[in-house]
Amino acid sequence: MPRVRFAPSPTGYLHIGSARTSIFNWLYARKNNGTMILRLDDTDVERNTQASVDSIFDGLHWLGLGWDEYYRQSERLALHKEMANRILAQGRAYRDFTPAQTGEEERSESGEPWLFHPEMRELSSAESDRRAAAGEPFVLRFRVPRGENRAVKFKDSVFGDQYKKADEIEDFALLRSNGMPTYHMASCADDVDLRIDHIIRGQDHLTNTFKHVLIFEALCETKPKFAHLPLLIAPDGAKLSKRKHGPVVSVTTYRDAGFLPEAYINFLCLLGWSPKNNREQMSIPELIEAFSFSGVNRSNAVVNFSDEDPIDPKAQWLNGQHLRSMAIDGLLPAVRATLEAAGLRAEEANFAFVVDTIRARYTSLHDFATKGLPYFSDEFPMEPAAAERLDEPRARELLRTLGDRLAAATEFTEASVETALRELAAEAGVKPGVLINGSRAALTGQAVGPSAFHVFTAIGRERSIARLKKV
RNA sequence: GGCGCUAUCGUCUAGUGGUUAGGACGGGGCCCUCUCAAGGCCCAGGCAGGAGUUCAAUUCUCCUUAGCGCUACCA
Repeated sequence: MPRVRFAPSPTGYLHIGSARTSIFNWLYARKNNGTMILRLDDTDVERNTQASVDSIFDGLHWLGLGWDEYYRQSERLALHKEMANRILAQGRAYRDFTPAQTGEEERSESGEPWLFHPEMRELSSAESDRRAAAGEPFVLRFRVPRGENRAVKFKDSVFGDQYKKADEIEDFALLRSNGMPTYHMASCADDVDLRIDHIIRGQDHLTNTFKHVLIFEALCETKPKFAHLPLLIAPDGAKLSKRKHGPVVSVTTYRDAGFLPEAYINFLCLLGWSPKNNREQMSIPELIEAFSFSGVNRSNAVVNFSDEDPIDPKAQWLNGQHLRSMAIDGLLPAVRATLEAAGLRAEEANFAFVVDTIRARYTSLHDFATKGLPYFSDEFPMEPAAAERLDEPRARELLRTLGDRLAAATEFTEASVETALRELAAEAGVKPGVLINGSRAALTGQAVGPSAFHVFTAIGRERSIARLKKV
């Protein structure tokens, strides 16, 4: 039973990269009958916001990514400290009483990387204890084992064998001088305590992992496996950021653009992962079935948006694919919600038929309320192109006649309407196309749309007749 | 600056020591057709650069370049 976690920091809204990390964790858990854990890494009290927490929950709910266990790091600080002190007791950490650096760091500019404060690393435990007891503030640092051939290594499920000389790893902080755990400490302590066995996260943590391996080795026998995901970047090659790229990085952008959660998930999965069989459109169950780390790419993927269009064209296409091919019953609630949000109401009697009739040409849920307006409301605009259809010679006159004939007939089916229309066209000596296209224009105000006879049945007998007579 | 990761059409990607380098989106065209979509077919478009290994490199090695990440008492 694998245990995985999605551990966002609530310092901004749920963004596209986090969403994808969450999806991959979720897919892995579902595929392997594992446990999905949601853990809020909220140790940075200054930057945490409730709005961000809400955004994360909203996003995950929308995507339908459930979790089996839920934790907040801020409620587990005692555990983090306890584990940090355990490392200190082992002698694998030491107190560094050097005052916190202020202003610009000089170390990183000097060429040689900073590793540790020698006098602090060598401080005797008696002296260290004495100063700590006296109340002198300190940061607790990991005593990275040094020496000629010391190295830290781990195998990444995506990036393969990773190796780093211990002498290139600085004595990183475990506990800050205010007693709060650092990210590294809190994260590893929780991963140990929650028995996480596969850490799936962004590639930005790949080099941090050496530090984490050190902590895990101090804290437990078997360290977890790691899988780092390539990052999502902007078309300009820069990493996605709210400041630079605006709201496109938020999952709400796609939700608000009328995306189906499954389509968005499908899209995100294709960024940095491939089933390797040319499959593109996939349902959630198919994604679960196909998911594997061997399909994960190692290079960053560009989310293809622009100033004019915040939505990746391929995502839009995928949304259309899902819209037109998913089970109609699964689509109906989403369409209903979209219509209600637009102040429209669906005729329940033939709702499924209407949606099924028009969905093939839509790529967003919003299209049902905009392009689909004539199907759900009697008030809709007459587009210029449609008006031209009505301006064809004799079109209006014959359409009104058609309305009369349909009103007189008892039957109203696709076939009966077609028969009536073609008979009328033949009698009048006009091409059927005039009445066919004219009907569509009269019934929907649009020059384009589904087959005219489908439109008749979708709009319904009474409304169709009324719209023809009004022409 | 140091360390690391990465590099195939505009974008997402498949792929191999010998392939016409495959698919998808987007773009262009054709077919279908009552319109528009959908669908089918076709076209343009790519192995970052340089060495080396090899009979043969897009593929293996090295270098360069570029991008990204890490280099905090942020996460």
